[in-house]
Amino acid sequence: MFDFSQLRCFAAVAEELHFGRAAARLNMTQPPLSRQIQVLERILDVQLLERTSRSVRLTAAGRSFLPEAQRILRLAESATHVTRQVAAGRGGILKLGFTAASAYDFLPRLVIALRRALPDVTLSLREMVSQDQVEALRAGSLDAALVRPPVTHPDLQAVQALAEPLVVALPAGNPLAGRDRLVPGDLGGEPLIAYAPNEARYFHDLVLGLLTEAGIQPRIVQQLTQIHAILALVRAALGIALVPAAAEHLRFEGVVFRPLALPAPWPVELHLAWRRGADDPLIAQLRAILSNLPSR
Amino acid sequence: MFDFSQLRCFAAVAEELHFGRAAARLNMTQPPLSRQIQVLERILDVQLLERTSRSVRLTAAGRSFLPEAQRILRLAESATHVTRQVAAGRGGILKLGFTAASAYDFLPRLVIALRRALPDVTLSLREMVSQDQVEALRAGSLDAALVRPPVTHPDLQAVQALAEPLVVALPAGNPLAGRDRLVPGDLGGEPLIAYAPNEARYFHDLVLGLLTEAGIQPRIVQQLTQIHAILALVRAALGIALVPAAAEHLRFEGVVFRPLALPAPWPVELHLAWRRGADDPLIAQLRAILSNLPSR
DNA sequence: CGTCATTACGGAATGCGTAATGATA
DNA sequence: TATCATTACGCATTCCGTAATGACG
Repeated sequence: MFDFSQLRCFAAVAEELHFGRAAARLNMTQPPLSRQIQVLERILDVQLLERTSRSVRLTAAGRSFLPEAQRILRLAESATHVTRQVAAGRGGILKLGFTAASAYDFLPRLVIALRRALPDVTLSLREMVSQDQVEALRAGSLDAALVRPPVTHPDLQAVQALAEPLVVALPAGNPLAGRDRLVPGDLGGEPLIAYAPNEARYFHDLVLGLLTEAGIQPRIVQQLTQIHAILALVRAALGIALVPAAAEHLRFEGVVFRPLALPAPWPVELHLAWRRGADDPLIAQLRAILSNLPSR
Repeated sequence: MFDFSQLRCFAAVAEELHFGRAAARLNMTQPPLSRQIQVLERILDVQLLERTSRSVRLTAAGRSFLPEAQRILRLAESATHVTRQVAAGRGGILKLGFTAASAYDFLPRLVIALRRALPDVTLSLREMVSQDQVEALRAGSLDAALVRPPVTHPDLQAVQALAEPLVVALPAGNPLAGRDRLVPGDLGGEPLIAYAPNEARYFHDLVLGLLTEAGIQPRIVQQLTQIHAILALVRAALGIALVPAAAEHLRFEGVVFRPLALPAPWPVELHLAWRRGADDPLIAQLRAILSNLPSR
């Protein structure tokens, strides 16, 4: 098999059609260049150049080999570059999972920051519920995941990516909508649109936990999974709901949001998870970007 | 820059994930293999493999480099093969020009023979009049050309590819159609559909030359370039025409063809032309195929 | 005789294999 | 202690540059 150096020699001679100039371009003297070409021709068992002492011309085979040689050389260059980029966490593909609710505010900010910091990284985004993301991480179909805590699987590792307040979503006509700030006690008599215990387990447990902690036995009139569906029912004045502050980005007409004073003021957490011990430098870059992300 | 041997080493180790097996596959011992991988990693300045004395794993960079390495190796193999094929005249692209009339019978036979003999040669066919083909040959936009003689340009070289008879095309109702065989003298009184002197110079000169030689002053009722147009007028009984025998392949209803006895019984010649001194082995192959082509 | 490709030759570097070492379960 | 990767070392080969040769106008 021939050698990159032989390809470079051949390409130079084929482009210059002159051994002297080609040798100069390659920072070498003519004799080794001559020999490299001869060796290449012997390896291929093909005459690539026709030379007299006055002129150098490509044979048909040489004309066909030149673009191949150039392509191989380009490919080798680019492979080097790409691999270095990947090693630095500045290239490659990042398969990132996210939960539906994180798409309202956090995910777009993260994506923008990622594109700015790592323009050569290809982002592959998939919305999945947290539990599926954990599975996908382990199976390798995700590299990183934005999930609800806790992430307990021993194969995985996670850090908090975001914490945000819970707010009360009220129909515009509700008397509580006139108040600036609410406390759990204010919600006692109100019918509650709540999260489904299976599909939205995290929010379900979080909301009910906080309310019972505050001594309130909520009257649940409906259980849903998706925030926009919950807000639609709030707008229809079927009840109130506790939703993450990011839901305000949905700008649902007829629904007003009021802060809720809680002992833990940022109870809604989103974590970034990845395979434990994965040396993927993209994960390191992602974590770095995450920690520099302005919280709002 | 790295080396093909290093790529092969890396690919083997990356595929086997075991230095011992990889070394065996490469017909070498582990130590040089280890060093080649190390050298590759130093050249790239990237860690491609994570190895303990018990296990070998790819890093993210290694995962990204593996397909590149494989691609480069494949490309090098195929470049070798393709170039050898081209050198043997068994590969590459043959840009072949032809005249319209040669497409009726001769060209298809040639193309079939070419495909059979040189399946890896890509044929690029272009219909052009002879004079344009000569120009295209010299400009390099054709490699070979099927043209009408004579080919006089000093840059070009040609051999006869085909000679065929002239036949008389007659409207089915013409009394001459009842005869088996005609001689030029039979055509004396007939109106003649002739070739245009500019666009179809070869046939124009050939036909008129033969008739005047036979002492006939033809009555030309129309001058056309394309054979199928000439035959259409013959069918309309506007006159008779002298056309190459290949025109019988057009199977024009209402037109009958009769042999014409001439002093030179194969007066219609087609020549194969190419650049003089072109060492293109495809031309040699083409000439060889041509000389083995059955005449009918 | 000048230009340009090729051959001849000597010294440096590279790369293999064998043998020894080191790390890990 | 067995396995497997790495380091140490000696030998053969490869490859460069300088010098000499050969072909062509």
